[in-house]
Amino acid sequence: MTAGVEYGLHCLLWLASSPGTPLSSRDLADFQGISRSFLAKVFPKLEKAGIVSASEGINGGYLLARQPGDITVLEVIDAIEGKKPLFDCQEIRGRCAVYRERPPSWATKGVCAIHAVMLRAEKAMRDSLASQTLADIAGDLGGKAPPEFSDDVRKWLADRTKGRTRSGATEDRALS
Amino acid sequence: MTAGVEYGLHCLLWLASSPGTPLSSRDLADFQGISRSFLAKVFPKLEKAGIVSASEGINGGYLLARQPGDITVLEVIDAIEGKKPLFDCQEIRGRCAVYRERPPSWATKGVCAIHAVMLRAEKAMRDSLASQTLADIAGDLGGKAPPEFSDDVRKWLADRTKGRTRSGATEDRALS
DNA sequence: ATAACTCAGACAATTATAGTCCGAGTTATG
DNA sequence: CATAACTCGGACTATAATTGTCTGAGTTAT
Ligand code: FES
Ligand code: FES
Repeated sequence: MTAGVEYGLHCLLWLASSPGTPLSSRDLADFQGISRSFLAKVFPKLEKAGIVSASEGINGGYLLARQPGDITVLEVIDAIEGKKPLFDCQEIRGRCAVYRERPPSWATKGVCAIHAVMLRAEKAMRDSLASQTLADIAGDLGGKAPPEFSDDVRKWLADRTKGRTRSGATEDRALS
Repeated sequence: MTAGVEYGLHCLLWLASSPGTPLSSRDLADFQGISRSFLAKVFPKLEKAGIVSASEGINGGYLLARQPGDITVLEVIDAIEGKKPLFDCQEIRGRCAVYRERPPSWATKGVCAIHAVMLRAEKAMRDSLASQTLADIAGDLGGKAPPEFSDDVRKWLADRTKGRTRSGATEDRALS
């Protein structure tokens, strides 16, 4: 499982906690101390999948395209990783030396028993991931932070957007 | 999931179908048309895990160390891949810019909610894999092949060992 | 009109995987 | 008993994917 998934899911949770106001990928990256450019490569995939919607311009950013309860973790993973299978069978059963280069039909018919076991395991994993939505995760997480924290976050983001005038340069104050 | 798992599992099935007589990693590789050297790197891991036992010498090879019904697919995968987690959390929740480099204890306490979802999914997958043994797979697979096939395989292996004298060079007849 | 911001796709560096190679030790052969 | 071919075992190199960086086109408040 790639690291982009962790980045993407955490960002989506922050988006869920600030409905209505768009957050830019740059702010989200600085806010969490991760690479701006890399995150900027993750979000387009989420937009193509219809999970977030982008708005351009100086106060633009990303917004959740649906309700947090309608977005499953599985959707997010597939959007970022590209729905690649957990196990890619290379059909080695057809290369058996006994067949002399032309395997009989009964050998390659259907799915290999080993492959079938893997597919079942993959389905179990995907079912588990599909049963959890962003709202579920946010609920588990929200109980831990003290009430004042939510305000601190809003303040940080406000300070950030306040600098977006012609005079006050933003700089990279969050880095270094 | 790596390709070595597919090779290893298929080899173990062949081992299960010929109890008592050891099969060498070289023969197993040629028999299935895969790389000898690569397979020779997979089997030591299976031996360290106590799944197969090795015997040296000119007629040596590998033997199943336990009954096929006592070897789960999960064991084999862990032996070959090294029990690496499906998702390695990088604890990005602790890098939030609001904390200014020293995150409070309530933020990093316990397991991140996202990580927890992944762990649950991984457990579902592992449970599914642990419920299947080599005997189960062999049973599913054995019903497909016609009865004559089993004899053909034995014959192929016998021809192979027959050439192991000082006069009849083995050559790489199975390759090319 | 400007200037700073936004997204978006093309470009390297790193890491893990797949595959190859050669050496030490063992056993049937003659 | 000497040989020779086989066995396993770990160290080495090529390849593919992932991570991360860079530069360019377009949009919106000033
Ligand atoms: S041929 Fe691919 S798993 Fe059996
Ligand atoms: S910090 Fe790693 S998943 Fe949340």
